[in-house]
Amino acid sequence: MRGIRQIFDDLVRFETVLWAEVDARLRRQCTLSLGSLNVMMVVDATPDCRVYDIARALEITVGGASQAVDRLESAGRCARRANPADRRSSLIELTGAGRTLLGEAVAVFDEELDRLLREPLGQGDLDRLGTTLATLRRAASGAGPQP
Amino acid sequence: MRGIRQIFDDLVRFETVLWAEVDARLRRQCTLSLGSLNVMMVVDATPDCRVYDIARALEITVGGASQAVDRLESAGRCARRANPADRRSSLIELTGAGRTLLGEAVAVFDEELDRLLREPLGQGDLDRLGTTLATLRRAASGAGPQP
DNA sequence: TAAGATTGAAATGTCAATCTTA
DNA sequence: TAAGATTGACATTTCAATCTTA
Repeated sequence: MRGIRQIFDDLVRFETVLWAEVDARLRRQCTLSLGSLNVMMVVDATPDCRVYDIARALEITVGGASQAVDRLESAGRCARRANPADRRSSLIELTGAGRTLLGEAVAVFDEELDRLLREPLGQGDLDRLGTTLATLRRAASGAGPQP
Repeated sequence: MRGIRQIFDDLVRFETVLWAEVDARLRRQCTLSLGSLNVMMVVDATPDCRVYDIARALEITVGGASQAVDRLESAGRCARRANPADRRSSLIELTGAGRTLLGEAVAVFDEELDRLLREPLGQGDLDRLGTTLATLRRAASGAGPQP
């Protein structure tokens, strides 16, 4: 009998190890943290990307997303430009150097995901995991905190 | 086609939301963070518990575990006592107040896990998720970082 | 030398207050 | 008023250096 606490534990601890290992390799090979890579992937995939869009995609606060963009901008990897449609916000874009770095980093990222997710499971179990996680995320994000 | 990046994203983001929601309810109802609860559960379950044992169980660094014990000890929820078998380390135990609080907190914890893990999935898919996560964790923790 | 632990500094997130514009 | 963003204070973690004991 696997208790539900054990499942929580394996979920959280595996996520910790997965994050730490991918992060360590990205820092060594690309001088880029996994947190920053995640932000860059959202910026790259979102047309007219605002700080708010990053916060929602990564399930972090708007304040945290603003600071993450600050760090990327200081490193010359993204830039804020004026939003012609709404002067309260900026549109965030990758710089040329940012796009180049992103290409290198996602290659490393995919290698690590293969090693730590696909190889231990195989494609069938991996697909079932994906379906299950999508269900869980939809339920948790949709319901919101219990009032 | 669910890509492997999407699976990583759902895993990390669901874990973020799960942690945040359980943490928020524990802070409101028990004046206890989820991080501290995890430490207390390890201390409670481990005979002759040392800082090193906490670090390994939670997949965090020894330094982080030491500071987490500091915080619990300051709150009067655990105590270090001398280790008669090895004077480099201490044995960590819950105080009476700590044990009482732990009992209240795990009840809330279990309710939240039911709400956020079992209810969206049902028992069958939950069990399959548990098996898959155990496989992933064993593979990742066993292999260690890629040299 | 190595193992266990502690500590201070840096990274990164949350929260709350505040500012600007819709 | 509300929405989007920024900022400063705080919490928690990692990393490296250091200390004590095996």
